[in-house]
Amino acid sequence: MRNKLGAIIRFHRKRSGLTQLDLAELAGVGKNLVYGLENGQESVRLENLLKVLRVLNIELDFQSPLKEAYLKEHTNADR
Amino acid sequence: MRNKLGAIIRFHRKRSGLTQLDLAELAGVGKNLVYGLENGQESVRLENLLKVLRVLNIELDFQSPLKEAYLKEHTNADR
DNA sequence: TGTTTTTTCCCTGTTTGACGGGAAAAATAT
DNA sequence: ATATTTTTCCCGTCAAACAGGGAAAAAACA
Repeated sequence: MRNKLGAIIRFHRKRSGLTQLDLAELAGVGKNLVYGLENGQESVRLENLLKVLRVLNIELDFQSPLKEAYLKEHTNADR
Repeated sequence: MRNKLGAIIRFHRKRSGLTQLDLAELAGVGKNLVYGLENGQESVRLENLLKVLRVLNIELDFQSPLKEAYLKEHTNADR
């Protein structure tokens, strides 16, 4: 296992009882993309990574020292 | 502002007193990429997104119902 | 054991993001 | 108001991710 994200994805996939091919089809991406993700290919389109994470019910969020300040200024939804 | 991530990046960039061009140069990416990120272009290479976030001292992490279980099985560093 | 499933890793063509340059529009400063 | 900086958004070129096929290796299962 070459990287953290790959390990996370693989773990969640297996827990869901899916093969790489299953996951790829559910996410609407190619099988090689899933393989690459799990094996540490860092150069992936964010769009495709998110498709895969969505199927696995994983969500990304950010951490930073300014997070509090950011949230304070964005109570009103900007999306 | 079209998306959350873009807003976060812009907020952090301004707080750091950087222009889009400054940020691009510090991150080692093109100016148009920073512009695209802040304005909701979702199709960005993860690699490049991470470069930008690194400059802004923002880190991504994942959330999922299985996170606990995952961490339990990965106490020994897999990287 | 042999059989089936899954993963790994080729290959090829297509799509698309990344880049720098440039210039107009918008914002900021003097 | 005018000058300067910054942002927005064109463009053309290039590199790289993508999908899908295929087949060997590995793993799971009978």
